[in-house]
Amino acid sequence: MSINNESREKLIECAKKEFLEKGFVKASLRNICSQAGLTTGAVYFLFNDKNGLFEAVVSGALGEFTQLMQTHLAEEINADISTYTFVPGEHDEFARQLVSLLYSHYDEMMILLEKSQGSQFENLPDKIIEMLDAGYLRSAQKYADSQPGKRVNRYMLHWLSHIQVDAFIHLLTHEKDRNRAEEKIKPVLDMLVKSWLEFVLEDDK
Amino acid sequence: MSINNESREKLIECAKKEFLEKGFVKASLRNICSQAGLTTGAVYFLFNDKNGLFEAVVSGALGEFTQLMQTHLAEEINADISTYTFVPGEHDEFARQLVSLLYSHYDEMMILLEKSQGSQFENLPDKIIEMLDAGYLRSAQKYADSQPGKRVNRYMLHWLSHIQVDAFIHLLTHEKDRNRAEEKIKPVLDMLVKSWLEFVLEDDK
Amino acid sequence: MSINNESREKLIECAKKEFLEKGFVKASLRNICSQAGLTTGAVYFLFNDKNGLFEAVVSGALGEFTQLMQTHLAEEINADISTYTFVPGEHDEFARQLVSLLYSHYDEMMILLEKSQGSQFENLPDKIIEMLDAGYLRSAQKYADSQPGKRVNRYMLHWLSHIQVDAFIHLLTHEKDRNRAEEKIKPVLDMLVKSWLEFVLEDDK
Amino acid sequence: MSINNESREKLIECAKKEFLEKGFVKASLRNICSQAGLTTGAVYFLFNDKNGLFEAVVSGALGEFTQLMQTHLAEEINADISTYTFVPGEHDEFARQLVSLLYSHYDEMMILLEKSQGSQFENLPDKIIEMLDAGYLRSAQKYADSQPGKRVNRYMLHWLSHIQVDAFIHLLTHEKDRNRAEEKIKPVLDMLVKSWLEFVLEDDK
DNA sequence: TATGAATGAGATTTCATTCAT
DNA sequence: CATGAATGAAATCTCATTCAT
Repeated sequence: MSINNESREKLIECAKKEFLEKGFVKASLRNICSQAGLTTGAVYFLFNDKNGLFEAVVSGALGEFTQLMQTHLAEEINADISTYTFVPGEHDEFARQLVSLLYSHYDEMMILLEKSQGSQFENLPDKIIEMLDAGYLRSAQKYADSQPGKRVNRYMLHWLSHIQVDAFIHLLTHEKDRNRAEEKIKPVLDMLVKSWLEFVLEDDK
Repeated sequence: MSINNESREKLIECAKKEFLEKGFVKASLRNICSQAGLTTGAVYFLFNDKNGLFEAVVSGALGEFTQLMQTHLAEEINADISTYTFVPGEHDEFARQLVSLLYSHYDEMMILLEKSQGSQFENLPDKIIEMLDAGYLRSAQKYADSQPGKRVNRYMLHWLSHIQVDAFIHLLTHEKDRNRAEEKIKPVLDMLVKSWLEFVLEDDK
Repeated sequence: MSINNESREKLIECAKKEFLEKGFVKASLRNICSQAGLTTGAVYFLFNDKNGLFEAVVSGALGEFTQLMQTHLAEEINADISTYTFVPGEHDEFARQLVSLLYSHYDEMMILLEKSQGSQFENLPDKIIEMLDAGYLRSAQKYADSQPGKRVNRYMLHWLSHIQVDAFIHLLTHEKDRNRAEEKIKPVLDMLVKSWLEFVLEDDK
Repeated sequence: MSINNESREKLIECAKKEFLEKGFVKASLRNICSQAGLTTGAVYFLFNDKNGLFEAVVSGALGEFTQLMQTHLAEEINADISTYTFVPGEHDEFARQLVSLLYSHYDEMMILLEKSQGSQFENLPDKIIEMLDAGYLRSAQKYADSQPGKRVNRYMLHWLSHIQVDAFIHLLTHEKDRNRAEEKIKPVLDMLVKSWLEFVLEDDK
């Protein structure tokens, strides 16, 4: 579309470094622009404002991520949980895809998940958690229906969604190598699945 | 000591509100002082600087918290894990104390755990996690020694410490009522203990 | 280069007045900027900071001055002092050039020499003295070699360099008119030369 | 008079250090007072204000100094300059006394002569120079009367007074040891006397 | 397409000084 | 005799943003 993407991309690249290092609020447009060999005005022409620049930095990764999450949730809902039994390694496929995505956009995901405070995306992890929570609620209710005397523990459900998201953020911040990351996340996922099955329901009062 | 603490306390009170609302970095001394009916100079007389004011706001809660954590860790280390079996509700006592502390200093703990970015306490959660990780490592090694063919999975250990801390932060941010909080944290703790016993070790390679 | 230097020059002009009147430390950026009809931000855009503004004010004069000093020192070193005899008016040429320079940048030189305390140039007179001291040391040693039983009195050498620099600062602060200055400095220079020849050496102990 | 001189003296002592280190303007009353174990209010009670404290620090040395200068000037005026011939070491007595005074109040004199910018004494060196200039003017005129075709060169007279004062300031700042100072000042004084006799007069136009 | 100049509002901090007690 | 508390004015500097060109 636009013929001269050079400045745009240079700016995005430099902004990525700055956001990663300082976070959204403390990042300085001046720094970013002078690093890119441009002036602050360019940001306003190309991206409207600081938030626009931030969005441009993360939008690619964010788009892919959102899509993957939606696919995963759709599958989850269609699964027949009534006959569910725990099989270790069951979630490997989704995990593999997610890890792949996270690590192929390492910087962007770090920014999005850890450095976005003050930007329009500062609540992204919370939003993901809400998505998961909502999605898993259906599964959990089906599960409860199959277990007499049990009902969904809404707080546990939310907490489990929370730590599921957290598991990937933790992975990203503690393991830079993608292959080792894939190994490390496995038992974590097993733990999450097992905990889910065991603790997402509580006794009917 | 000083009889007239009015200004000091007024300042702390207003600072608490401002920090809670905006976080350390974005909190404005001007706002705080004008809310308190004082000038910014007063802060520098009474608290030295912005960090000093922040410290004054959280120090009470922080002190009690630190003490409780240390007591807990000491007990944990002395426990005999070789014969350990899971008993639901086992950790109720510690949890009760911790919840009590968190909720009797609700605002301060929120500031400390969620709004301290940029202050001298910005890494407090990470430090707590490190403390737990180090403390639990001993228990985990004893546990591994009692289980032939097993060894400690360091990453899982860290992750379990991480979600333990997270569990309380999550509780604080999602449940304002102390009694309900006490109920909600119970199954979470059970989950943590059970997961610990089941996933902290991995097969010897 | 930049066509519109209006603000830059206005700022430099106003800064010159303020520095001259109050010295570097007590000069107020606010005053300077409001006099110039600009905001303080403009200083930071154009000059980076207060020191940058100060530098911009004095750099022209300083550059010329430095060059003249270096030329003078080079000549001094190459002079054959062994056969040196005092001829009144000998140094007139250098003095004429120096006075010319000082008075064609009167304000800047005053700022540089008398009002720079606290800035990056606060020790300029001392540095000039050191330069002279080092340069004259060679001449003095040659001189001593030609006078049996004599050696350089290091303290006198330094003191003579000191009052040489002082002579010009004194001139600048006590005589605003350039022509009169040229007349007045002459006997001072004669005095300096004569004193140098007579007192820079002391008896070998 | 005042019974409790303790605070007064402690304050003076600490102020001396601070003024010496930072100069009058940059010295901080807070620092001084906290060093003295007192509060800023005490300064205002005991010394009225910052200038008063400064005065208290230097008044002793200043008084002695003033007296010595006046005695010296009186003697100078009464001397019969018409038959004056240069005798090296002539001024040793005055120099000895002056050096003695300067070095027995080393810190105070340094403050007074080098660190008083911004205080009520910031022009002390200039005032001393004026005193000398005025005093020496009479001698110089008598001298001129005895030399047909000569008259006083007012600029040289002032400059010679200037470097005389400077000689002692330079000594103080470049030689901390009193005995070495006494040795070093001797040839400087000889130089000053000789230059005075040779350059204070100019040809009648 | 982007620059260069400038704004304006804000930030934290420092200081001499005051004054009731 | 001195304190402790507080003021008020000033300081330098930083920043996202704007806009004519």
